Amino acid sequence: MEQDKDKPLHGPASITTEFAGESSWPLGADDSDGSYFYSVDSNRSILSDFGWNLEPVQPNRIGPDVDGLWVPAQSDLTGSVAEPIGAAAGTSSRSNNQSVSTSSSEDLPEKSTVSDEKPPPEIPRKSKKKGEKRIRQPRFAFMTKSDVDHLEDGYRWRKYGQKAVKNSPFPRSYYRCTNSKCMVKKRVERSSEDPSIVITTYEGQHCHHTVGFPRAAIITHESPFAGCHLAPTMSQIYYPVQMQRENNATFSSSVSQPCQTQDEVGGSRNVIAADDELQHPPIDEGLLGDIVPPGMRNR
DNA sequence: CGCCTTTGACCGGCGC
DNA sequence: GCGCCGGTCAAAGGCG
Repeated sequence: MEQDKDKPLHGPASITTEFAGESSWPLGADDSDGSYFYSVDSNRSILSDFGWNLEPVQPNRIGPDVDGLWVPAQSDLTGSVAEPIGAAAGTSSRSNNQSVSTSSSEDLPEKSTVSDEKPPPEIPRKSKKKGEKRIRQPRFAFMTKSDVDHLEDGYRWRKYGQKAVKNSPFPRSYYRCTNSKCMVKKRVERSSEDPSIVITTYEGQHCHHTVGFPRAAIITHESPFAGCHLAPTMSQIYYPVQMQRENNATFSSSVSQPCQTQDEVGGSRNVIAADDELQHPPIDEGLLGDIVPPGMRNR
Protein backbone atom coordinates (compact mmCIF):
# COMPACT_ATOMS: atom_id res chain seq x y z
CA MET A 1 0.00 0.00 0.00
CA GLU A 2 2.36 2.57 1.18
CA GLN A 3 5.02 1.23 -0.96
CA ASP A 4 6.23 4.50 -2.22
CA LYS A 5 6.55 5.95 1.16
CA ASP A 6 8.08 2.91 2.66
CA LYS A 7 11.08 2.99 0.51
CA PRO A 8 14.23 3.76 2.31
CA LEU A 9 15.17 7.29 2.38
CA HIS A 10 16.86 8.26 -0.75
CA GLY A 11 15.34 11.18 -1.99
CA PRO A 12 14.38 14.66 -1.37
CA ALA A 13 16.79 16.66 0.55
CA SER A 14 14.28 18.04 2.87
CA ILE A 15 14.66 16.15 6.01
CA THR A 16 14.03 17.60 9.35
CA THR A 17 14.44 15.37 12.23
CA GLU A 18 13.23 15.84 15.72
CA PHE A 19 14.03 13.40 18.34
CA ALA A 20 11.18 13.31 20.65
CA GLY A 21 10.95 11.69 23.95
CA GLU A 22 8.43 9.11 24.48
CA SER A 23 7.69 7.15 27.50
CA SER A 24 4.88 5.16 26.26
CA TRP A 25 5.12 2.98 23.31
CA PRO A 26 2.32 4.59 21.44
CA LEU A 27 3.35 7.84 20.06
CA GLY A 28 1.86 10.51 18.02
CA ALA A 29 -1.62 9.72 17.13
CA ASP A 30 -2.32 8.03 20.32
CA ASP A 31 -1.31 8.10 23.87
CA SER A 32 1.92 9.70 24.60
CA ASP A 33 2.28 10.05 28.26
CA GLY A 34 5.72 11.43 28.24
CA SER A 35 8.05 13.03 25.90
CA TYR A 36 11.47 14.49 25.78
CA PHE A 37 13.29 16.56 23.36
CA TYR A 38 16.97 16.78 23.19
CA SER A 39 19.49 18.75 21.40
CA VAL A 40 21.35 17.42 18.51
CA ASP A 41 24.32 16.73 20.63
CA SER A 42 22.44 14.97 23.27
CA ASN A 43 20.63 13.17 20.59
CA ARG A 44 23.84 11.81 19.51
CA SER A 45 24.76 10.48 22.81
CA ILE A 46 21.38 9.09 23.32
CA LEU A 47 21.36 7.40 20.04
CA SER A 48 24.85 6.29 20.56
CA ASP A 49 23.80 4.66 23.71
CA PHE A 50 21.33 2.79 21.75
CA GLY A 51 23.87 1.87 19.22
CA TRP A 52 22.05 3.84 16.64
CA ASN A 53 23.34 5.81 13.86
CA LEU A 54 20.63 7.48 12.08
CA GLU A 55 21.65 8.09 8.57
CA PRO A 56 19.39 9.80 6.23
CA VAL A 57 20.68 8.67 2.95
CA GLN A 58 20.75 11.08 0.17
CA PRO A 59 21.13 10.35 -3.45
CA ASN A 60 24.74 11.27 -3.59
CA ARG A 61 25.58 10.22 -0.19
CA ILE A 62 25.00 6.65 0.52
CA GLY A 63 25.96 4.77 3.57
CA PRO A 64 29.27 3.03 3.35
CA ASP A 65 31.33 6.10 3.60
CA VAL A 66 29.98 6.87 6.93
CA ASP A 67 30.54 5.41 10.26
CA GLY A 68 27.61 6.93 11.70
CA LEU A 69 27.90 7.18 15.38
CA TRP A 70 28.23 10.26 17.35
CA VAL A 71 30.45 11.69 19.86
CA PRO A 72 28.53 11.76 23.00
CA ALA A 73 28.69 15.41 23.38
CA GLN A 74 26.92 16.38 26.46
CA SER A 75 26.20 19.32 28.56
CA ASP A 76 26.73 22.01 26.09
CA LEU A 77 23.21 23.03 26.21
CA THR A 78 21.05 24.42 28.77
CA GLY A 79 17.54 24.17 29.51
CA SER A 80 15.78 25.71 26.71
CA VAL A 81 13.20 23.77 25.02
CA ALA A 82 13.16 22.09 21.76
CA GLU A 83 11.18 23.70 19.13
CA PRO A 84 7.72 22.38 18.91
CA ILE A 85 7.09 19.89 16.26
CA GLY A 86 4.54 22.04 14.69
CA ALA A 87 6.94 24.87 14.56
CA ALA A 88 9.54 22.64 13.15
CA ALA A 89 7.22 21.66 10.47
CA GLY A 90 6.06 25.08 9.80
CA THR A 91 8.68 27.61 10.47
CA SER A 92 11.85 25.87 9.81
CA SER A 93 10.96 23.37 7.30
CA ARG A 94 14.32 23.51 5.70
CA SER A 95 16.40 23.30 8.72
CA ASN A 96 17.42 19.98 9.98
CA ASN A 97 15.78 20.05 13.27
CA GLN A 98 16.34 17.26 15.57
CA SER A 99 15.14 16.40 18.89
CA VAL A 100 15.35 13.10 20.46
CA SER A 101 13.14 11.45 22.67
CA THR A 102 14.00 8.49 24.54
CA SER A 103 12.12 6.59 26.96
CA SER A 104 11.92 3.34 28.47
CA SER A 105 9.35 1.61 30.36
CA GLU A 106 11.15 -1.34 31.58
CA ASP A 107 14.37 -2.43 30.39
CA LEU A 108 14.76 -5.91 31.26
CA PRO A 109 17.75 -7.85 30.28
CA GLU A 110 15.61 -10.55 28.96
CA LYS A 111 14.67 -10.90 25.47
CA SER A 112 11.35 -9.98 24.27
CA THR A 113 8.92 -12.72 24.63
CA VAL A 114 8.10 -12.81 21.04
CA SER A 115 9.45 -14.94 18.37
CA ASP A 116 12.19 -16.71 20.16
CA GLU A 117 10.25 -19.44 21.67
CA LYS A 118 8.88 -22.07 19.50
CA PRO A 119 5.23 -22.68 19.76
CA PRO A 120 4.17 -26.10 20.74
CA PRO A 121 2.84 -27.92 17.75
CA GLU A 122 -0.65 -27.96 19.01
CA ILE A 123 -0.76 -24.24 19.32
CA PRO A 124 -0.98 -22.77 15.90
CA ARG A 125 -0.19 -19.21 16.82
CA LYS A 126 1.36 -17.08 19.40
CA SER A 127 3.80 -18.73 21.63
CA LYS A 128 3.42 -16.25 24.39
CA LYS A 129 2.27 -17.76 27.59
CA LYS A 130 -0.80 -16.49 29.15
CA GLY A 131 -0.33 -13.83 31.68
CA GLU A 132 3.09 -13.16 30.42
CA LYS A 133 3.50 -9.51 29.99
CA ARG A 134 5.01 -8.01 26.99
CA ILE A 135 8.41 -6.74 27.80
CA ARG A 136 9.20 -3.32 26.61
CA GLN A 137 12.69 -2.48 25.64
CA PRO A 138 14.13 0.96 26.01
CA ARG A 139 12.98 3.06 23.18
CA PHE A 140 13.15 6.41 21.65
CA ALA A 141 11.37 8.20 18.95
CA PHE A 142 12.23 10.92 16.60
CA MET A 143 10.33 12.93 14.13
CA THR A 144 11.67 13.51 10.71
CA LYS A 145 10.39 15.94 8.25
CA SER A 146 10.77 13.90 5.18
CA ASP A 147 8.97 12.69 2.15
CA VAL A 148 9.97 9.17 2.74
CA ASP A 149 9.12 7.06 5.69
CA HIS A 150 11.96 4.75 6.12
CA LEU A 151 15.20 6.28 7.20
CA GLU A 152 18.38 4.44 6.52
CA ASP A 153 20.14 3.94 9.79
CA GLY A 154 22.72 1.43 8.83
CA TYR A 155 20.76 -1.57 9.93
CA ARG A 156 18.62 -3.89 7.97
CA TRP A 157 15.00 -4.15 8.77
CA ARG A 158 12.26 -6.51 7.91
CA LYS A 159 8.76 -5.30 7.92
CA TYR A 160 6.50 -7.55 9.89
CA GLY A 161 3.32 -5.64 10.08
CA GLN A 162 1.35 -2.64 9.15
CA LYS A 163 -1.66 -1.28 10.87
CA ALA A 164 -4.06 1.47 10.34
CA VAL A 165 -3.83 3.94 13.14
CA LYS A 166 -6.82 5.40 14.75
CA ASN A 167 -7.24 9.09 14.13
CA SER A 168 -4.66 8.99 11.46
CA PRO A 169 -5.05 8.47 7.77
CA PHE A 170 -1.60 7.00 7.61
CA PRO A 171 -0.78 3.45 8.47
CA ARG A 172 1.88 2.50 10.93
CA SER A 173 4.57 0.12 9.85
CA TYR A 174 6.40 -2.28 12.09
CA TYR A 175 9.93 -3.34 11.43
CA ARG A 176 12.25 -5.77 13.09
CA CYS A 177 15.99 -5.98 12.77
CA THR A 178 16.92 -8.73 10.39
CA ASN A 179 19.62 -9.97 12.67
CA SER A 180 18.17 -13.06 14.20
CA LYS A 181 19.69 -12.38 17.58
CA CYS A 182 18.72 -8.80 17.59
CA MET A 183 15.35 -7.99 19.02
CA VAL A 184 15.28 -4.38 18.05
CA LYS A 185 12.11 -3.14 16.52
CA LYS A 186 11.07 0.05 15.01
CA ARG A 187 7.81 1.66 14.16
CA VAL A 188 7.30 4.14 11.44
CA GLU A 189 4.29 6.29 11.05
CA ARG A 190 3.39 9.59 9.64
CA SER A 191 2.07 12.36 11.75
CA SER A 192 -1.57 12.91 11.20
CA GLU A 193 -1.09 16.54 12.01
CA ASP A 194 1.64 17.12 9.56
CA PRO A 195 1.94 14.44 6.92
CA SER A 196 5.37 15.61 6.09
CA ILE A 197 6.59 14.45 9.47
CA VAL A 198 7.60 10.88 9.90
CA ILE A 199 7.62 9.50 13.38
CA THR A 200 10.07 6.72 13.87
CA THR A 201 10.20 4.87 17.12
CA TYR A 202 12.92 2.43 18.03
CA GLU A 203 12.67 -0.17 20.70
CA GLY A 204 15.59 -2.05 22.07
CA GLN A 205 19.24 -1.99 21.36
CA HIS A 206 21.16 -3.63 18.63
CA CYS A 207 23.52 -6.36 19.69
CA HIS A 208 25.53 -6.15 16.55
CA HIS A 209 27.19 -3.69 14.33
CA THR A 210 25.53 -1.90 11.58
CA VAL A 211 25.48 -3.36 8.19
CA GLY A 212 26.45 -0.34 6.31
CA PHE A 213 28.49 1.29 9.00
CA PRO A 214 30.45 -1.47 10.58
CA ARG A 215 32.55 0.72 12.75
CA ALA A 216 29.68 2.39 14.35
CA ALA A 217 29.66 0.49 17.55
CA ILE A 218 33.35 0.69 17.92
CA ILE A 219 33.43 4.37 17.70
CA THR A 220 30.97 5.04 20.35
CA HIS A 221 33.00 4.87 23.41
CA GLU A 222 29.91 5.39 25.38
CA SER A 223 28.07 2.66 23.72
CA PRO A 224 28.49 -0.35 25.85
CA PHE A 225 25.87 -2.17 23.98
CA ALA A 226 27.89 -3.06 20.99
CA GLY A 227 28.92 -6.23 22.64
CA CYS A 228 25.49 -7.63 22.70
CA HIS A 229 24.57 -7.13 26.25
CA LEU A 230 21.53 -5.31 27.18
CA ALA A 231 22.77 -2.86 29.60
CA PRO A 232 20.47 -0.63 31.52
CA THR A 233 20.11 2.49 29.61
CA MET A 234 17.57 5.13 29.26
CA SER A 235 15.39 3.90 31.98
CA GLN A 236 18.07 4.85 34.36
CA ILE A 237 18.62 8.18 32.86
CA TYR A 238 15.35 9.52 31.73
CA TYR A 239 12.19 9.73 33.58
CA PRO A 240 8.84 9.69 31.99
CA VAL A 241 6.72 12.65 32.69
CA GLN A 242 3.10 12.91 32.13
CA MET A 243 2.19 15.00 29.24
CA GLN A 244 -0.79 15.84 27.30
CA ARG A 245 -1.02 14.94 23.76
CA GLU A 246 -3.48 15.84 21.18
CA ASN A 247 -1.56 17.25 18.42
CA ASN A 248 1.96 17.98 17.59
CA ALA A 249 1.90 21.37 19.07
CA THR A 250 0.77 20.10 22.36
CA PHE A 251 3.11 17.27 22.16
CA SER A 252 5.99 19.53 21.59
CA SER A 253 5.17 22.26 23.93
CA SER A 254 4.68 19.93 26.75
CA VAL A 255 8.08 18.62 26.17
CA SER A 256 9.60 21.40 28.04
CA GLN A 257 8.33 20.06 31.25
CA PRO A 258 9.81 16.68 30.89
CA CYS A 259 13.07 18.16 29.90
CA GLN A 260 13.20 20.34 32.88
CA THR A 261 12.12 17.57 35.05
CA GLN A 262 14.86 15.43 33.81
CA ASP A 263 17.27 18.12 34.42
CA GLU A 264 16.14 18.48 37.90
CA VAL A 265 16.19 14.83 38.46
CA GLY A 266 19.79 14.95 37.64
CA GLY A 267 20.11 12.45 34.90
CA SER A 268 23.61 12.12 33.76
CA ARG A 269 22.74 13.18 30.31
CA ASN A 270 19.67 15.19 30.51
CA VAL A 271 20.76 17.85 28.19
CA ILE A 272 18.04 19.84 26.72
CA ALA A 273 17.89 21.18 23.30
CA ALA A 274 18.53 24.76 22.62
CA ASP A 275 16.34 26.51 20.20
CA ASP A 276 19.09 27.85 18.12
CA GLU A 277 20.65 24.50 18.01
CA LEU A 278 17.57 23.12 16.53
CA GLN A 279 17.08 25.88 14.15
CA HIS A 280 20.64 25.94 13.01
CA PRO A 281 21.83 22.49 12.50
CA PRO A 282 25.47 22.13 13.17
CA ILE A 283 26.14 20.62 9.86
CA ASP A 284 26.62 22.17 6.57
CA GLU A 285 27.29 19.15 4.52
CA GLY A 286 23.83 17.95 4.12
CA LEU A 287 21.87 15.64 6.23
CA LEU A 288 24.55 13.23 6.88
CA GLY A 289 26.68 15.85 8.33
CA ASP A 290 23.80 16.92 10.34
CA ILE A 291 23.93 13.78 12.26
CA VAL A 292 27.46 12.61 12.08
CA PRO A 293 30.06 15.05 13.16
CA PRO A 294 32.67 15.65 10.53
CA GLY A 295 35.34 14.15 12.63
CA MET A 296 33.51 10.93 12.82
CA ARG A 297 33.18 10.39 9.19
CA ASN A 298 35.18 9.12 6.32
CA ARG A 299 37.83 7.19 7.87
C1' DC B 1 16.22 -19.71 -3.73
C1' DG B 2 16.40 -16.50 -0.21
C1' DC B 3 14.78 -12.41 1.48
C1' DC B 4 11.32 -9.16 1.87
C1' DT B 5 6.58 -7.12 1.84
C1' DT B 6 1.74 -7.58 2.20
C1' DT B 7 -2.21 -8.57 4.70
C1' DG B 8 -5.81 -10.77 7.35
C1' DA B 9 -6.25 -12.86 11.64
C1' DC B 10 -5.14 -13.38 16.30
C1' DC B 11 -3.98 -11.89 20.95
C1' DG B 12 -3.56 -8.95 24.97
C1' DG B 13 -4.25 -4.59 27.30
C1' DC B 14 -7.25 -1.22 28.56
C1' DG B 15 -11.31 1.65 29.11
C1' DC B 16 -16.14 1.69 29.75
C1' DG C 1 -17.83 -8.68 30.23
C1' DC C 2 -17.39 -6.43 26.04
C1' DG C 3 -15.46 -3.89 22.48
C1' DC C 4 -11.76 -1.20 20.71
C1' DC C 5 -7.20 -0.81 19.48
C1' DG C 6 -2.29 -1.63 19.15
C1' DG C 7 1.03 -5.07 18.29
C1' DT C 8 2.37 -9.45 16.32
C1' DC C 9 2.12 -13.67 13.63
C1' DA C 10 2.51 -16.22 9.58
C1' DA C 11 0.98 -17.58 4.97
C1' DA C 12 1.26 -16.06 0.45
C1' DG C 13 3.23 -13.71 -3.07
C1' DG C 14 6.84 -10.67 -5.23
C1' DC C 15 11.40 -9.58 -6.43
C1' DG C 16 16.30 -9.88 -7.46
